[in-house]
Amino acid sequence: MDALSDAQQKLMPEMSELLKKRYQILQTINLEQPIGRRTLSEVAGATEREIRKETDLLRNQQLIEMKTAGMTVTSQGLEVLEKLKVFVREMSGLTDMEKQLQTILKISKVVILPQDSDEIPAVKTHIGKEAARLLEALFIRHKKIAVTGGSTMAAISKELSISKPDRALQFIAARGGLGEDVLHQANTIAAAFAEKTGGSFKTLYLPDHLSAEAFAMMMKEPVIKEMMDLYDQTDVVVHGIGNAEEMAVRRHSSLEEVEKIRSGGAVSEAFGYYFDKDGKIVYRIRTAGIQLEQVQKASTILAVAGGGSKARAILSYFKNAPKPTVLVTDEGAARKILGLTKKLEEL
Amino acid sequence: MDALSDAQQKLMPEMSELLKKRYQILQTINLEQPIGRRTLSEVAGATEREIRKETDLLRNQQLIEMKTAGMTVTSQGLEVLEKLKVFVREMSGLTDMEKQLQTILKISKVVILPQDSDEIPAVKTHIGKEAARLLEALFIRHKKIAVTGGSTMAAISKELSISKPDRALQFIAARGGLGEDVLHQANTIAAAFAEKTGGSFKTLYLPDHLSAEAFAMMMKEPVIKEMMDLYDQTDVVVHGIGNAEEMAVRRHSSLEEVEKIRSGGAVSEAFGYYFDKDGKIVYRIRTAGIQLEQVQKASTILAVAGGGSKARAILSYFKNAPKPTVLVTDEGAARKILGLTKKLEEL
DNA sequence: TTCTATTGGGACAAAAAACGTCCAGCTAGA
DNA sequence: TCTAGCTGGACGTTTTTTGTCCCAATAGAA
Repeated sequence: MDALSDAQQKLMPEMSELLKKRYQILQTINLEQPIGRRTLSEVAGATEREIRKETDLLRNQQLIEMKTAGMTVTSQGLEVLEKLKVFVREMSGLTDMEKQLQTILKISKVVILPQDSDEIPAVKTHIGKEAARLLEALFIRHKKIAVTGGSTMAAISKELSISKPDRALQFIAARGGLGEDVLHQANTIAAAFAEKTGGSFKTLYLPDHLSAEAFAMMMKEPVIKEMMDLYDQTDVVVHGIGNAEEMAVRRHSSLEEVEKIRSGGAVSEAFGYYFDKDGKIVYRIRTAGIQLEQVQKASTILAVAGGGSKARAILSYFKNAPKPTVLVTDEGAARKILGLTKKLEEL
Repeated sequence: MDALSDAQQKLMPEMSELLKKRYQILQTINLEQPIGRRTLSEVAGATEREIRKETDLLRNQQLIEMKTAGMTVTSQGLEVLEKLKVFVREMSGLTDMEKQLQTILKISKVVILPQDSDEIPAVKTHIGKEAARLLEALFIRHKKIAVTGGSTMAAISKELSISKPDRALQFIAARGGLGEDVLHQANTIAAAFAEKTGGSFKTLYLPDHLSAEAFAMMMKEPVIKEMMDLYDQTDVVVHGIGNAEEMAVRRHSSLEEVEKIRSGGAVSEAFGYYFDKDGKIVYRIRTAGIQLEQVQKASTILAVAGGGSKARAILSYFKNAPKPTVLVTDEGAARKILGLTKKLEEL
């Protein structure tokens, strides 16, 4: 923050919030366009009246256009969005928080997006877009990419948009069906990534909850074995981080599993591994899929998770996460993580 | 104006006015401190409520302090004032206008201060302060300074504040008593300048409206002659510009004089000379005092006049003003001058 | 083509904020 | 000691903002 805007804020303290709010609205319109007043008010977490007031202003400023199909951002609007990007980040203190989190979580990079995806659904799209941009930059040097499932991963796939298709890209489903919603399964996500980028994908289909013998047998199957080899060659891993209990429920885990997860004090989940508050592995779903050791061998790992509700899980997972991990998260999660660590320090 | 603030203004159009308003209030407090709510509202041209709202905010921001004696600017406030100075000027388009006026009036420099002194009394103080600063810079190289009378000149004297007294400075009253209010006579002003700077002053006392013979006789008197010689050695001239008719009335001019002034189409007045709209001399008060030729010989001339009502007079005087003149004026006058010249061009 | 979901704009009462305008009590300086 | 000028509090009135409908138009699906 330069001296000028510092002085500006002294003289106009209301400016800060106002600017952030309008910027966020403009950005959301940009991502969801064409979008109407009502839909926007839901997705941006504001009342219809407020959205209306602000969009009327944005239109007067010729930053957006209103057609019968909905509101769209003009070229001028895009320009403003671009010019103020860094400024809004600085002003919200996001740059500062990124540095702090980087130190606390002991990883190479942290990217924080404004607001809280728990409160404002559109923030998920922002996270997806940012992760997509980061991932696209990796495509140049890395071609073998393992992906997990989850709604966050789905958000990334929606935002991928590569300039020219790259047939060399290979997306590998990091896990088999884990009882999740089909749309959010790793297999589906891998396919989506491939479709968006022009690459190919490899899926892993294995029924859940196999007996030990059946599992051992399957592992000898060539189709499955091939996947295991691919995991060894993985350059990049893209994954979400879940809340342990939430994931257990979503996966319709057996009572036995749930008991293990609960008694072990699991907090977070990633690639089918459950971690406690100190990052120790409490339980792992016995199924084929990428192994933690294989993840650690990857040159870059992209962890994506946002929302205040994910704060504990993120903190837990990163106790023992690989150094070359890049975390993409949001302000809600970031603030809570900082709050939690501060509390711990005080004790 | 850089791209960032440009984008900021696109997103927050109300910012511009708000910032200007608060800046002006803060600046006025700075100049008139300690000052109370009511006095400030009068001098700044705003309602008491509005002033109260803004000053409450400024206090919360710790830019001003409120004591029983009145409001004062804190060191933080001063800092803000300093940091935003250039920015507010740019934003109001004053820098642009200065360049335009410089070309139109064909002089070396123009300084425009925000707002209109006709509407807001405090602006006169701003003009005075700015002129004082410019004048002080000249003191280093120039020691013989001729000054005229008028309320604007009085405002300058109030704002003079030199770091260390300079006994070498000599202030010369450019004219004798011209029937004006004693406080605003050139003699009084010269004395005030001298007092503030530690210099000396020379006054010229001559009754108004002398007969031709008496006048000739007086000019031979040593005291008077000495003044005439001083005018020849003058380095710097500081003067105001008046509206012709207004000045004639204020000086209780004779009917004969008024007739000459009116029939000649006089618009402006300076050093006792009356000029028509083309800058031609229409009439001059026959009295001792600095001659136009002597003014033209000075190395720097500081002309000070503000307020929309002075626009025509300024335009008139500068038709034939010396090149090395620096004009200090306000936004009100500047805008009107630009408006008038635009109208003329269209015809 | 028709139907349906969604759009921007209009409208309006209720709630909230801003405003104009006093007064009381205090304090610094004449 | 007195007075002018200051701040802070108060309050009815006006203005603005807010929440919440409805409506005609339209785009896109069927």
